[in-house]
Order: sequence, then structure tokens, then C-alpha cells
Amino acid sequence: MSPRMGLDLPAILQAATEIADQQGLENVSLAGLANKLDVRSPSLYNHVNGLPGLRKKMAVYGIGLLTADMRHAAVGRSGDEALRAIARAYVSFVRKHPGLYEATLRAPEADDEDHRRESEALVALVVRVLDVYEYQGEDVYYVVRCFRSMLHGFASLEQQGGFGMPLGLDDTLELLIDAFLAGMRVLKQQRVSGLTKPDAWSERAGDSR
Amino acid sequence: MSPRMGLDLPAILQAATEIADQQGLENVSLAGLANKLDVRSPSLYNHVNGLPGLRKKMAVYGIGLLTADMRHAAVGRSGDEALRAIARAYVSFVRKHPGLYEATLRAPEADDEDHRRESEALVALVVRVLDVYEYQGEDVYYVVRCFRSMLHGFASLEQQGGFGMPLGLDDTLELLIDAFLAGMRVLKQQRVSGLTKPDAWSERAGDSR
DNA sequence: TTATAATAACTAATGTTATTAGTTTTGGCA
DNA sequence: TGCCAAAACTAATAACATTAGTTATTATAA
Repeated sequence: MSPRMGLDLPAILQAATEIADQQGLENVSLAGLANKLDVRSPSLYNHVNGLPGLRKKMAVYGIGLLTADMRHAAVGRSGDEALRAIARAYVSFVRKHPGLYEATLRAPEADDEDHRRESEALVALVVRVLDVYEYQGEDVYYVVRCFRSMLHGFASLEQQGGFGMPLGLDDTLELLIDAFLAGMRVLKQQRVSGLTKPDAWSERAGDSR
Repeated sequence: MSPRMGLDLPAILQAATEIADQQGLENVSLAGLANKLDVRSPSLYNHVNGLPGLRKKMAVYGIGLLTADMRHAAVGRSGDEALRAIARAYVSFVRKHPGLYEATLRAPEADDEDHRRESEALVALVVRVLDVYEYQGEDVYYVVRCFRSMLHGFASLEQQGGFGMPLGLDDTLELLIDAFLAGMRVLKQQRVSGLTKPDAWSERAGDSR
């Protein structure tokens, strides 16, 4: 009952994900993981390059799952409705997999090809959804960044219990999405020469206070 | 040269902040901290309740510094200009103190009074700046949450190197702020009965796609 | 001024973890 | 059937956090 028991990468990732989601990413240890898998911790080195290696694999795995969820949410929809759907899918994913999501966020090393590929696929999905808005030039990528900032910020703060007030979390998310959609719509109309180049003359409409 | 050397909480927090900002919060160890302070690690227990206690103190310290920076940025301004200023101050703080900011985010224990007080002061500051917009009822708090989500999301992703594309970071932040301001302005006009209760009839203006 | 109490440093010891080196077993393939 | 590479193992080391118990120093009170 020793060598050749059924230990492989998928099993490791699943177990690690469970621990991460239940106890937080920082509590994923090779010792605990090995224990859960009924194995001695050095055995894990046959499948994963130590703790840093495990975290890398978890990140790639997580980005893939997130992208799949978002893609699934987007099918059959377009425009604002598609954006709302993928936004809700994003937050749902974080609620379902807080620890795995955390793994997703850690700065990848520059040469991590798997990570780069998965990240690009996620960005590409959002870019495709944004296509109908016909942003010019690089503007789409700015919009993607804003969209992601908003979603990550909300999801992250929600996870850390950062919202003290007893206010509806879903209501907050819907408001956030609505504000984003409205804001981008206004800016696109105002800034005919590009989102990041505010036209001086059009900037005065309703501004300040 | 042993007992009674100049070790106190401020010195500890300053050293811990330096390590956190340079090497990340997860690399703040009592061992490393003690080494930096020319002290044996058990000595730190006289000032701080182990590593968890240190992290708590760092969080409170960090929130205080962040609030001070934002308050400073807000003086003499109001409305959109004040919001822009405190938003920039927020991001500047995270750039200056990435590790300390990280400490700020960890879910506090329910009975951490210091943390609660400092957090409330920060929220109160933003609420005061939002006062001129005259949101009704709880709406201000929803707006605070959205504002914070956006800022945290941007700052956090920027820190993790989460933005792959070679696009201007400051340009992204300005766009994000502008979209937020425009979005909230539009929603406030549209939703006369409250931000989180979209009026069915007014929802159709320019929506979807 | 001196004795005592509290404080802040220390040393020593324990347990947990990651990681490496070297060993053994086994499943698949020649 | 025998060999080899993969996958598990044991043993050992080093870095930590943490606790217990010790000592020296400061502050306080007689």
C-alpha cells in the first residue's frame, strides 16, 4: 500500500482548493495537504514543485475555472446584459472559491507561460463582450481594466468582511455594475477622441459641484 | 546591553512596515523583525501578542495613516474635486505602502475595537465628502462601498502586477474615477426614489444594446 | 537611600513546517 | 521474465513561532 497509489495533479489541486476555500490560501500547507491525501509531504514533490509550485498551479487552475464560469454566463447575451451576467458570475465564483480566487491574484513570475495564456484568455473573453460598444483603439483595454478593478475590489472586500454596514451585498453589486455601465456610456459619448483623452470643451457638462 | 534597550511599539511598527513594504506582508516574521531590531524574537512578545497581534496592530496603524493622507488630500476641496483628490491619495498610499496596505485588509476579529474605530473614521471622512451630493437615506453608504471597491480593486491589481498590457496606470485610474463620477451622477438623476431601487420606467433610457 | 515590585530583555526547549537526500517498491515495457 | 523509471517512502536539516522559566534593570515606595 505504498508506492503507486492514486496521487495525481488533479487530485492534489482539488484537495488544495478545498483547504484554501475553507481555511484560506495562507493555510494551505504541504503538511496539511499531504495529510488530507493520506500521503507523506515529500511525496507531493513528485507532482508539484514545492509550495510555490503548488500555488502557481492553483493560480492557473483557478483562472481557468473563473474564465469558464464567465464564458458560460455570457452565452446568448450581448451588451449590457452580457456584462451584467459575467460580472455576477465573477462575484459568484469568488464566493464559491474564495481561497482559489486568492491564489489567482498572486503576481506570477514573468516566465509563467501557463499563467499568461489563461490570463489572456480571460481578457479576450471580456474584450469580445465589449466588442459591440466599438471603443476605439486601446480604449477597450482600459475599459477591461476598469471593469476588472471594480469586480475585484468588490469581491475582495466582500471576502475580507470589509463591509461593516448591514447593507445588502447584492444590492451594492448591482449598483456598482449600473454605475459602471452608465459611466462608460456617458464618457464614450462625451469623449469622441478617446476615453483617456478628455476633450476640454465637453468636460464641463455637469461636472464639479 | 541587554534589558531595557529602546524597544517600543512605534519602533516595532516602523520596522515591520519597512519589511512589509519591501518584501510583502507574508514575509514579515518575528524572526526577521527581531533581527532587524537587534533583539531576540521572544522579546517582541512583551510588546505585541505574537504574529497575529503584530498584524492587528499593523492594520490599525495602516488605516490611520491612510485616513490621514486622504483627509489631507481633501482639505480645501469639495464635490468631484475632493473625490478625485482622495481617490488619488488612496492609490498613492498603496503605492507607498503596499505591505502595510495589505495588513489593512485582513478581516479583523469582531472584538477588535481599535480596528473598528479607525475604519469608522475612514468611512466617516468619505461620507462627509459625499455630503454635498445629498444622497437620500442609506444611499451614501452604498456609494461609499462602490467608491472603495473601485479604489481597492485598482490599487490591489496594480500591486499584484495584475495589469499585463502596457497601458498607462494613471490614465486608467483617471478613467475609472471619471466613470464613477459620471455613473453616480446619472443614476442619482434617474433614480429619484433611491439608488438601489431602479425605477422601472426610467431604466430604459439608453440601456442595453 | 534602600528594598521591592514590575518590566523587558534573555536562554532554552518544543512543535510545526518546508525542503533535500537517499531508499524502496512497483507498474509497464522490452 | 527482467529491468527501469516513476512514485512513494524514511531520515535529516533548517527556519519559524511560541512557551516557560531566568535575569537584569528601571521605577516606586518605605
